[in-house]
Amino acid sequence: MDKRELLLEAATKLFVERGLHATPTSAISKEAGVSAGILFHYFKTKDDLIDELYVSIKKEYTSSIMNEIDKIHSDLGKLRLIWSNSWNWAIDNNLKFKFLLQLDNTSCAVRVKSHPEIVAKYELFNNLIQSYVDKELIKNMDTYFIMGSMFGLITSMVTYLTQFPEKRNDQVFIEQAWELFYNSLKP
Amino acid sequence: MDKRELLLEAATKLFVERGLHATPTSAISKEAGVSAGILFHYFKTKDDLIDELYVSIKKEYTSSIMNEIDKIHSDLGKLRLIWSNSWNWAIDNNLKFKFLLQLDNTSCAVRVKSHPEIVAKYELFNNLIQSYVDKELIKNMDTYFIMGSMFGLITSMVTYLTQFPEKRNDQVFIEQAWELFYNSLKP
DNA sequence: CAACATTGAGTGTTTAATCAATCAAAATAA
DNA sequence: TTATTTTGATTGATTAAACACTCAATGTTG
Repeated sequence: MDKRELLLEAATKLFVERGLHATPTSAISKEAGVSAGILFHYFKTKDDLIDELYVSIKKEYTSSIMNEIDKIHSDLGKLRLIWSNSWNWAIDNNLKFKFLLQLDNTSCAVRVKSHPEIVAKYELFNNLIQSYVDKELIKNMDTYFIMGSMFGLITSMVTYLTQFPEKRNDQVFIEQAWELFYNSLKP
Repeated sequence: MDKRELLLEAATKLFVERGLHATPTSAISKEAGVSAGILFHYFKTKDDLIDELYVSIKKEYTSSIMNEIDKIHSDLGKLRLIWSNSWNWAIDNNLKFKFLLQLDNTSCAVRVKSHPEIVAKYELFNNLIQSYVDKELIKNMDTYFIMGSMFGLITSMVTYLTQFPEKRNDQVFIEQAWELFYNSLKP
């Protein structure tokens, strides 16, 4: 199996469990079941590993958001799919999501935010929101504020569903949560 | 001046700027302008310092939320004050807020979440929300979900205002943001 | 003086990173 | 097909630096 991938997986797990400052590279390679040296074959430094891990997970997340969006034709349906795609990915990839949360308010995130592939995904999403604003489907406010509010609500939903996993299949709850989400956005 | 306090302030700054893993205790004492040894006079270990810092800031934040709440008598007015208290504190204490965000998804936060003073503040707030639910002022959903959504929106608002500080005095923006916030909560 | 605050050089350990040595497999040559 | 070379993956012992933490000595205060 790909040892680079094993290292990234092990790092995600340990970083979330113990924090960046409490996981030496030796622990990562041990958890991955590979030698200590190979980590520095694939990553120049520990910080490089952290940066690459952050970028790759962020890419994965931003990609998942627009999944199967073309299969749905109503504007509101698309918005709802984006909403559910977001929290579904976050729950199905809880370790990765927690890692993102932990690094999002960090200098690492700033260093990395300019990554072209991520910027592109962001722009795509931003344009969609703008088109919704133009159609008066959602509030006429700065799209950055709208996007931030959306992700704020999604993040809190993920935190909640992580604590109460049974609610994920509770249709009444999901409908109420969607209502809360969309009521905040509509004009 | 109190060196313990100087150490905590320096630690907050460096932890936010460089991350926990990239700030040695020596850097903290240097930034605080005190000797290296005194850190371990006030804190048993580096992890102890981190825990105590997290608790003290969390206390400060949760306290500020209810500031002057008794001066206002309408229920909706109280809710709005809680809302503005939250983001005002977060912006006025941006470093501290960022530190909270960075640790909130960490084992440290779990270790510390049971601190009685913080639990008490949480319960107080929880009860207020429940009374609002009972009065049908806000949605009839689990108060933990409601609280989470509130803080999700507040956090994203802080992030936005940090990036666009001029918006803080833009009355139109503030009203729209409040509307977004309250529309999400009302039944 | 007694008690506590403060210093900063010192200590033992942990750490990121290196590197010479092996190995596997693919590419090339006979 | 078989022998030879080349390439890159992989190891783990090693190293130099950084680190958390200690402590004997000194300062401060009541």
